[in-house]
Amino acid sequence: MNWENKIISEEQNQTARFAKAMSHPIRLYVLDLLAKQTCCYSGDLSEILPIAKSTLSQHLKELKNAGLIQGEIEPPKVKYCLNMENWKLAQKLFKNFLKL
Amino acid sequence: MNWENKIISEEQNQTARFAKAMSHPIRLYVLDLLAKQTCCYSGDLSEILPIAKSTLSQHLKELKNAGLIQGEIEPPKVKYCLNMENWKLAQKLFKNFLKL
DNA sequence: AATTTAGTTCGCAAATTTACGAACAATATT
DNA sequence: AATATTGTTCGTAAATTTGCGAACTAAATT
Repeated sequence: MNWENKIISEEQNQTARFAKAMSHPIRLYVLDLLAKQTCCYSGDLSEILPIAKSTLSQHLKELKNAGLIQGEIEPPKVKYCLNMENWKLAQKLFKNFLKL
Repeated sequence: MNWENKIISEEQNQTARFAKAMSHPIRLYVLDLLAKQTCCYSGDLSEILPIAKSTLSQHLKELKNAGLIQGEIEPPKVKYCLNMENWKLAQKLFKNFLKL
């Protein structure tokens, strides 16, 4: 998954990567929440969402790997926020893609 | 994948479904093309894209299942276009989600 | 030093995705 | 009727995703 065969542009590959990060309801929910309020703790999410905390942790890791969120350690908790730089990039890419 | 547990809204589920359809570079490329020009033939895509035509056919099927495109049979070819109703819905959902 | 708290990582199973070539279907042409 | 064209479906393999509980880590508290 990452055609550098010139047919699919790097912009399209990046858009697809972001879309993939958004393609699971749990992850979309987390992003949606972080876009509304500034930050949240992993524990807050764990209480609300009907999944094991190990599963949640994996989803958060994927969002981090996609560059859409970042976690700040506040022992013993972890505070998650959007990675604003990449969130703005995602806004730009989807705006272009969807012709908004 | 489809939490009707009231925590994740139907809107969020739908947004995630669209995101999933967009989450593969090949599918994103097809959508991008159809958003730029009105329609295209399966064969045109097959010539351009570096994948087997059976694989392309599967991707097109997924886009159809997600409701984002529709295929019109013009024997012996198939002409694909965006499903404008759902494309507009996707625009709306992503606009809301990304706060554009 | 033992315990508690908050999260992550590991190991595993089940399901889904991605990809291909071969076989098939439907229409158009010879 | 045989052939060619265009796509889809089938069968299969490999990789990835999703999810869980158990085990682990790190810091704070007792």
